[in-house]
Amino acid sequence: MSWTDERVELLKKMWAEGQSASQIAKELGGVTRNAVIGKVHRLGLSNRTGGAAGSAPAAAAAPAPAKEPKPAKEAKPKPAPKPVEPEQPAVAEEEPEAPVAETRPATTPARKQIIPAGQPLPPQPSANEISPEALAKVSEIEKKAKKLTLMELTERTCKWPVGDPATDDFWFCGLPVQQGKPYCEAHVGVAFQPMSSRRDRRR
DNA sequence: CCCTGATTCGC
DNA sequence: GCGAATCAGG
Repeated sequence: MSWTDERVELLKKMWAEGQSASQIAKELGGVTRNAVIGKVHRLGLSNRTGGAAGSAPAAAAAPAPAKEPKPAKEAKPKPAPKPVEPEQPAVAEEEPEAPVAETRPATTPARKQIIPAGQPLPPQPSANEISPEALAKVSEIEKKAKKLTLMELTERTCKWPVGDPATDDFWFCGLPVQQGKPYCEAHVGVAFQPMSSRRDRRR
């Protein structure tokens, strides 16, 4: 595979979107993440701001930490993220604080959810309103679940509980987790719902 | 061990 | 220019 115009475009796009090199490589096909990274560098669009969790700051590649405006990730109909980067002299500056209006700090306390003590396990979706497909998927994979015990769970095993903890017939899914998630793909599907139709929460 | 990106260097 | 191998952090 070669870096055709289109492929490069897709690369740029995905990279701009914050996709990881491996994801991009997978999407493109025929290339490894190394190839993608290499290309990214050659294109001169390395350091992405934010997003990149697993970066290598120690590499000291850029002694000049140029402050670049972080592109807000928005679903814009306009796919024209002109990478116009007026290279500014890296000057250590302080961010102008918003005077009056209260600004949302980047550190957003996303989790306000309270989990009942003594029961760190996610609630079993009983007759919930979950897409039938997702549920079907679940019962599907539960057949080939590894049925692990609590002690057998690792970072990469799906921690979705199955059965009644009070009975003998209880185990954890144990399939490979989706990266960053505590569950396998199927269970992630039912665990993280996009917020189904909420009844009017009026008392 | 899984992932991430960065860099090197032979091709 | 390319990308596998390697490096280095999380």
